[in-house]
Order: sequence, then structure tokens, then C-alpha cells
Amino acid sequence: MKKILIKTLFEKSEEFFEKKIFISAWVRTIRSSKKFGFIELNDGSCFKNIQIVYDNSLDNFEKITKLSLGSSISVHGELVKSMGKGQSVEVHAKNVEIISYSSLENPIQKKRHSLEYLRTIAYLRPRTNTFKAVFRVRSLIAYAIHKFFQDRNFVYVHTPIITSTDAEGAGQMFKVSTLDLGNVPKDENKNVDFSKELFGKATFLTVSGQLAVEPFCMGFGNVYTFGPTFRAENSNTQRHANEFWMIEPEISFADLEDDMELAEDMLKYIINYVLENAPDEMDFFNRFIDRTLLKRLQNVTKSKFVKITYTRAIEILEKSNKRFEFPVKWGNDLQTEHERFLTEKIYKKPVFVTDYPKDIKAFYMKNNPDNKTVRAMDLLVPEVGEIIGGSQREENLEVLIERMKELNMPIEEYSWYLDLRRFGTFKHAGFGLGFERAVMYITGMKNIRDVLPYPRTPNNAMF
RNA sequence: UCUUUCUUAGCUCAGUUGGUUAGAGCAUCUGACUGUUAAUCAGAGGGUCCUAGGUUCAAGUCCUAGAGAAAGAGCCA
Repeated sequence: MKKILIKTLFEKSEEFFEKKIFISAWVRTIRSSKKFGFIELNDGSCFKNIQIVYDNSLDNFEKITKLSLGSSISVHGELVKSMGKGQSVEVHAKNVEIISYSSLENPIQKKRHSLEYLRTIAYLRPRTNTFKAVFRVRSLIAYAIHKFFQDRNFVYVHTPIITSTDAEGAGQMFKVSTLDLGNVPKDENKNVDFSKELFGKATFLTVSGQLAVEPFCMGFGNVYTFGPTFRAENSNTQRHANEFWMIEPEISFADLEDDMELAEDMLKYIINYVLENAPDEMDFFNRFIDRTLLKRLQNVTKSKFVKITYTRAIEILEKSNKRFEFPVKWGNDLQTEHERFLTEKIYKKPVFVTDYPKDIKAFYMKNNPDNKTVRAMDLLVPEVGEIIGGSQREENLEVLIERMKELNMPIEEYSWYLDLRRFGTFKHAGFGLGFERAVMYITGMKNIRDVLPYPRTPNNAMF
């Protein structure tokens, strides 16, 4: 007999009603009494468990009552209307094959565990309700992002993970080396001789795919990357990991307004997609993780995001009369407390802050006529903070070179990037969405370590 | 990296101004139970109080150092 998924049983319960069915799955919890008992079974196909009813007419009844969370079984039975209150249908077991018992030392038990404890056994987390919901939704968000861009004719570009350019100085990079760390070759000045590397030069793990995706924008019009990025910073916060995924679209013949419109459409699209395709999971988050989640997300999909300039944001913060730990001053970057105040207290929804001072932003951003600010934008959302950073790019070769000189950048190393402006230039823009931050925002999970399958954070690369 | 807090049973936690044999719930084991929903009820077993030093007649509790964790900050996505 063919195995059927529990998801299918729920979706097509009419079709299978009072029919013989066969399932293989894992015990989530079991309640036994003398003559009968109930097993809640989950096969991973959906969030919900199906209830199996078994009684002492089965010849292995005693052995069945010894099952515990994590045990594997196969069940032949019949789908029937439930006599209990918690579910509409259930399976009356005709035969329960015990495939394996779970050791009683199984650290996952039928109770609430702390998220901190579960991190120490990350490889067992997929068996718990919370992480079943998190990683299902993570998968759906990834799919929704691809669908959003593919439906709009964007080309998905795989930018390299190993890179030799220290892109935009976006932070500390992990070194990639084939040299013998115990016996590093040195040149005559006693510096590391990178010419002995496999690539003939120093290489790193990428911190951003943006510079590598821009050339494809110039061949395909609209493109995006979606892949892992790495930052070697010793950041110990809820919102930072050393390995995380980023989505970076780049759009041609487009300015910052088009860029923000794209970001807003994309975020609303993926929220709607998840609400529609993972209602059980989202309901779980709303009940156990964040009681305001659904209301907030529904509000976001309906409302227009706020757009204010950096200069205006500074004015608002100055006039708020709120005491901040860090002073509000034009020219300084917005601190976390400022960002949170804007998005959580003043607007209570996502806010684009645009036109930042050029000195606190990357070299490739489009210079404004005031020569003080650049066409950059950050999207701030309640609870998570900065979720997107983007900009219109500087397409003018002379202005770009001038800026790089001001910053003492090695212009020769970026000659390939400058060529993009030499051989036909045009206005274009893009942004980077932190994938995990989007997952946090949509699930209500508060710690980035709990939305990464195997989080890489300082002192943590165990599994 | 900085600041603060935390570390007690398999898990979640309580443990008062330092004072006899360190407690509870869940889990486990034994038993009861004919519709349970984290089932319920009765009983039992289960401890290097993070580690190392110190103060004291006496330390889970106070002090010092170390390890690990969390929250906040910086950096950013």
C-alpha cells in the first residue's frame, strides 16, 4: 500500500474518508490508558499532527503504549470522524508497526524548551514545533523571493563566494587561504607572500554580491543575487550572524524612487505569500512568539511605507524632546535607538530613510546636487531595525573616480568596475535585503540564531 | 569588543538576613483509568548547586579568577 502524507490527509479528507490509509511518521506525543490510547503523529509534511487512535485489540498494544516522542512508526488504518473535540478527523489504527523507539534520553520532550537550550542541540531543533514553523516559513520566503523576481523577468545571478575585492569596506572579511598556517611564506619585507596562494593573490569570503551583480544588470536589465555572505565581525547581538543570506536586486534605467518601490512591493509580496501559504505556522507564531504579529503584518501589507530624508529624520528626532543616549546630530549615522524611535514610536510601520550624508555611506552611491548627501535608502521596520539598505548608483565616471580618490581607494583594483561606466553608462539602483532579518520580521522570532538552520556566530560553529 | 545580568535534577525554575538531610512542575519508572488534547490520579528513583581558589564555626547563598550563556551597545544586513 502506498504511503500517504499527513498534509494530503488533511487537504483531501473527503476523498480519504472511511478509506484505508497508510502513513509512516514520528510520534510527537502519546496518551495511553488501559484499553486504548492516542498518538499524535507528524511526518513533516505539514505543521499539524494527525491523531492515531489505537486499542488493545492490536496484538502489540503493550509495546505501542511504550512509544515516546521521536519514535518512528508505520500505521495502517482508516480515516474516520473524530469523537474528540480537538480535531475533525483521526486515524483508527488497524496495525501499528514499530520501526524504532526513541531513547528515553531524547532531550526533546513534550514540553516547552527554552530557545537558548535548543541552540545547544541545534541538530534536533527541526523536530520541535517552533523550528518546524520557522524553517518551513524560511523556505517559503526564499521561494516567494524567487517567484517575485522571476515573475518580473529578473535574472538570478550566482555571484562568487570567494572574492578578491574588499567590496565597499562593508566590514571585516574572512580570509580564504591555501597557505600552511604553520609556515606562511614571506616576501623580502617579511610580509605574507600572497603570490604563493592558489589564486596567486589574497582572497576572501564575499561580504556582498553587489559589485559582481552590477555587470549582469548591464546585460540583462534587471537581475538579483540570493546567496550567502560572510562578515568576520565579533558582533554579539540578536541581529548579526557571521554567515547570513542576502538578496540583492539591481535594476537598470531606474532611480532611488524605483528602487524603494521595488523594495516595498517585494516585502509586501513575501508577507502575503507566507500568510496565504503557511497559515498554521503563522498562527503558531501569533500565539506563542508574538501576539501582535498577524495584526502588524496585515497592517504592513495594506499601508504605504513612510519616506523621509535623513535630514528630516534628524529634525524629527531633535524636536521629539526625547533624551537619547547618543546625541542627534546631522552628519552622524542614526543609532539603533534613533531608528527604533522613528519606526516604532513615531510611525509604527516601515520607514524609508533616504539621502544620507555621503561620508557615512559607500563610495558607489549617487551623489546629490548638494554634494553633501547621496541617494541612499535604509528601510527600518519595528522590532528588527534596518532590514534593507540600498542606493541609486553613481553612473558618472568622473564623479565616481573623484569620490574614490577622496577615500584613498586603490583605483586600479576597481578598474573593471569603472569600465562599467566607460562602455555605456545609465542610471541604475539596487538594494540588499538581509534574508534572516526578513525571516525574523515575518515570524516574530527575536534572535537571528533561531532563524538560521546552523547559526554561525562568535564562538559558535559546533554543528 | 564594552556594560549589565545569569549558570541549582534530563528540561523549566524556586531556594528569604550565610544555618540541620537542597525543593516544585514536567519528563522517566511502577500502578490506576473506556475519548484523551502538553490527558488525569497515586507512588518511586533522580543533584560535582558551572569550574578553581578564598572568607567563615558553617557557603547553593559572600569575595576573587576562569568558562559558558543572555540582554543592551558598537559594526551592519
